[in-house]
Amino acid sequence: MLSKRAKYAIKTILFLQDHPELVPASAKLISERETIPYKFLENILRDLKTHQLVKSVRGAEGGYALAKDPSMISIAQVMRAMDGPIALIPCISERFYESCPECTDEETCRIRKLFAEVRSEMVPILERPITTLAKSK
Amino acid sequence: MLSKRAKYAIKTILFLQDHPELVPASAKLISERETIPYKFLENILRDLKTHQLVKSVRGAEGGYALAKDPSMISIAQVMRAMDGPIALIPCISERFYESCPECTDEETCRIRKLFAEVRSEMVPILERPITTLAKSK
DNA sequence: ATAAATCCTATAGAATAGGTATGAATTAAA
DNA sequence: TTTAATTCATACCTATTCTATAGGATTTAT
Ligand code: FES
Ligand code: FES
Repeated sequence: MLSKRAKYAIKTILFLQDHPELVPASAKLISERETIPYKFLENILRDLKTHQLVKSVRGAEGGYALAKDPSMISIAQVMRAMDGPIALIPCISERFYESCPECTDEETCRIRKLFAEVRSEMVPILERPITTLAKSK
Repeated sequence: MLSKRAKYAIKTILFLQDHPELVPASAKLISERETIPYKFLENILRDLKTHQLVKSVRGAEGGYALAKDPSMISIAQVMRAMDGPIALIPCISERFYESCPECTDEETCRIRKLFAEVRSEMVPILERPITTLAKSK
């Protein structure tokens, strides 16, 4: 399951997508509108920033905005920044690969085969740009 | 990511599938062959039993075997027994449904829509009977 | 100057993960 | 009938992660 952290992050990114990009959105505003605990959100925003997903403007009237064009941002990116790998087992993760200590042979591992298939179905969906997430009013 | 518990459970189920069903496999045997910590495995086996995935024979020469025909067992069942929902968010889980406290409207939730799609791709793969996991020698 | 922000570090409580300890109950075989 | 192998049950333990909060330093528009 997705962590709350990741879920909050996704909501934040979606909020920023909808927000007019001329004025940055303050953490306070996001916190109120999306009902995310303020201090927790600050934390998440810092993390999103280090992962280059949002950029910030300091000082009064400051806030956050998407760091790049929404067409270049995906939910997968947010998930990886918050929770790490999308794959359900480490041995098939592209970016967070680790070998399975208890499996002797990756090539013939039945578990691995199955979860590789799962991953290859999940990833394309999660990697779609957030612009494809239509806001049905 | 899958918990170790779930991974061990899957390996156990696969081991039992390969094991001749006339003689039950003892926890000790499974533990050694699959390098799963013995006491932890006992724990997992008990859980698998309450979820009706394995059955047991007590006493000396006792052990465990699959509780039903392998064609009726899927990895999804094992995962649910160990880790709970397969869905990445609770509001789209079939068996472990919970509403999302911070989402006001499920119908229009963009996150929900996306993850529903993800889930609907994952589940059929994970629900295939374990007999389809060919053992490539 | 002041207020509104971000930024940074540290901490705390709760839950979960991963595993261990101890021992009782059951049963086949010696 | 004793012994050894095994499941069954409960409780406990330790480390980590998750979720969140606290306190303050820094930046900047007004
Ligand atoms: S090699 Fe990763 S699950 Fe077997
Ligand atoms: S309703 Fe579950 S994520 Fe929005």
